[in-house]
Amino acid sequence: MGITKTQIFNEEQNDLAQFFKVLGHPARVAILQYVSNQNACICNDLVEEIGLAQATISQHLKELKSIGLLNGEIEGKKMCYCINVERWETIQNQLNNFFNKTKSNCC
Amino acid sequence: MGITKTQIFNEEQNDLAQFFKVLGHPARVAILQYVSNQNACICNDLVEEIGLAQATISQHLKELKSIGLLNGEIEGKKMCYCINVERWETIQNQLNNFFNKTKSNCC
DNA sequence: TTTTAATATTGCAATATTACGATATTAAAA
DNA sequence: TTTTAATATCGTAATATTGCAATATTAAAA
Repeated sequence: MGITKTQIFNEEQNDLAQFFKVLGHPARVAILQYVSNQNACICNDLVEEIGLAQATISQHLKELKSIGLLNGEIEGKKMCYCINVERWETIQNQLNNFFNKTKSNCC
Repeated sequence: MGITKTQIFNEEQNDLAQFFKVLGHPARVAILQYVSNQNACICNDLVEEIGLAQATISQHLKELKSIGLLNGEIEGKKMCYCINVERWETIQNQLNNFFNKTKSNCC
């Protein structure tokens, strides 16, 4: 099929999986690392930096925006992408909560 | 295409993305939660618990094993799945390291 | 031994993702 | 105004993922 049966899972499970999924591509990991290491916000040297076509980078940026992890601000004909730190921390907390609650075990 | 260009990313980026990707499905999140909440290790009530076909659950378990997050031990004709706590903590640390190193920003 | 139960594997159909060229769009620069 | 540069969107091909029925496999139970 290829279609995920989201209806049979609860909201927490679907949300967590959604975050993980968006972060689950090396280009998106690389974008986040690069954006956070720039002092200036004017990005999109990303295309050169990462080595994927402009259309592809744009698509990955869209996915990172879809979970609120990146904000894009228009600055003339350039875009200023930056990490939404508040959202970032919220997500980190949710993931840690998952890890901490889930690691107890019997073996 | 559908093929990820892993060659153009470094090992850290690919590893992180791989973890995230495996965790990026609600069934796999649910499996981890369920396994960790059982006192006994004898799982696979999972099929009933989660509501996907046996073949599908088996496939998801395989992916979780592929990143070392679950161990499976044969117990007669049953399988005892349990979380590899050491591995679990390693991954949690790596993810936290990524989040902490990456959140600095300019906006 | 034969049966049964638990799990894995195979094969396949449906859908999703990745990547990119081509083509918009839009705002500054000329 | 025309050109140019930066970015987004569209269309599409190649590949991956999800899910399941059917079929192995294997070990205990009968």
